[in-house]
Amino acid sequence: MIKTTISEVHKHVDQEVRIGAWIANKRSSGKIAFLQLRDGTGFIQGVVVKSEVPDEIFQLAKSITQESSLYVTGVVQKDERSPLGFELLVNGVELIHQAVDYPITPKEHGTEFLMDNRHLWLRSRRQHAVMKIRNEIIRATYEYFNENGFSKVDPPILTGSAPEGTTELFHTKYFEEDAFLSQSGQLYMEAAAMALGKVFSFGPTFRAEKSKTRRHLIEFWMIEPEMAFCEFEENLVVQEEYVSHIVQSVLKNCQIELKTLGRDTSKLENIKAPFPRITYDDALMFLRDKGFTDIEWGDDLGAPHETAIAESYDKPVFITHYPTSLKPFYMQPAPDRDDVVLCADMIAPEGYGEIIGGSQRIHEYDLMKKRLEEHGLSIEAYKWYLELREYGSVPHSGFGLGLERTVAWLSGVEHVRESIPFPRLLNRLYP
RNA sequence: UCCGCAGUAGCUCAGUGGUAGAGCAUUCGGCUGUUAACCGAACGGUCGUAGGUUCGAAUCCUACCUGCGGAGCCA
Repeated sequence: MIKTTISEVHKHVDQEVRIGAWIANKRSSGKIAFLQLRDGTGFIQGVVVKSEVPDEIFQLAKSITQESSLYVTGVVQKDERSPLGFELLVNGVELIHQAVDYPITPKEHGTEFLMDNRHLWLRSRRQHAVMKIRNEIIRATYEYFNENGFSKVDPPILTGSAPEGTTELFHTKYFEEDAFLSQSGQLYMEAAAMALGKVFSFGPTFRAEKSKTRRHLIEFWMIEPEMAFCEFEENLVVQEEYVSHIVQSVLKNCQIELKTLGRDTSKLENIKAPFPRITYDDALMFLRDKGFTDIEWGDDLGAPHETAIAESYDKPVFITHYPTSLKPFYMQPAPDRDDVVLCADMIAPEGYGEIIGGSQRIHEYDLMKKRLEEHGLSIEAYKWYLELREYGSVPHSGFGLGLERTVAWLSGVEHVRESIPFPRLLNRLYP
């Protein structure tokens, strides 16, 4: 007897195998029963024919409830009617645990109910597919950065200083001192880049913003590369190559999941570097032509503006050179004018919004000190950050990619709450 | 924080002033290829909470609570 998993059944055609599984759904008639089996690696249909198994096995198959766990034995058969291409002709069923009144039925449910049952909702075909795509993006991220000379460095989650103002930071205590949960590891990654050259981080980020749109989570995961001796243009090339790599990896390795989700993959196939670039100035001209009269130079771009720009391209688009006043203190001014900075946001297609924010960082000591003062930030708290500009400072650049927005985009799900296992939302800290 | 929508069976919803309804889930019966299987039956209710109008309120009015969608802010 071969013990195997659903993802491996193609290696065992016409052999008898044993699989540990759960009942995702069941259909039966007087003389045949269909068990929709899942084991975490995939989904397969088990067929139980009354005339070919002992009566107690058929009765057990007929009476088994949704999400009960079992060991099932049977012969793997090729079948054109199956989405997987294979079925299991069942000859034995061993019940491990009978589930009673599983809450998520094979009908429609509302968001609140499904979120209350997130620990069970993850078992569904659709959520399983999204989590597999999330995993593939993480795998491809490590692959890309490891193959391109980056070292992974882990910045702290508990911090004493507040990088970009304190209002949206989660406040906590660090024994007798005040502390905050990290909203970005960037400043620490700049220090790491001066030690290791090219670095990236992957970790959780916390924003206490009262945002409740489909693009926002309170706790989300960010990938933050930082590169020494890297200027603005080189930074954009890394971004477009990295994003191309994860999109092509998902297309290659998640075909079943994309099909389960009904994702239109034709819109992902041409996501290959290079990506188009548009300056903030040109974006404003474009928006005026499109009939947006409510925006002037110096105003930030809102979600409708970003969507309008993204819709005119079939790839992600960089919006570059934003006004200095709209951006954080650490961004390098453009060489020819100091009212804009060397930054770029990458806007995903199909209305998924900004997935990357990045920039070249100020490396000159006097300018950095001046910017800290202009923003009313404590020189004492940022002493260590300033010292990076005091000892062998070099031009350097980096960016941050929001994992959940990227997962939502590639999966084609409407809301980022489905792209993380246990979302933390404005009014949800449970389960 | 602001604007809009919604809370009725375990779940998804109908009912807009006069006896509380359907589908799914569950239980029982039927059916040999089902794909949210199907057919028949049973079971299932403090109509979000509090107050008000009325002979009579799930339905009309007021307040509050909760959720959803969007804006702002951001990845």
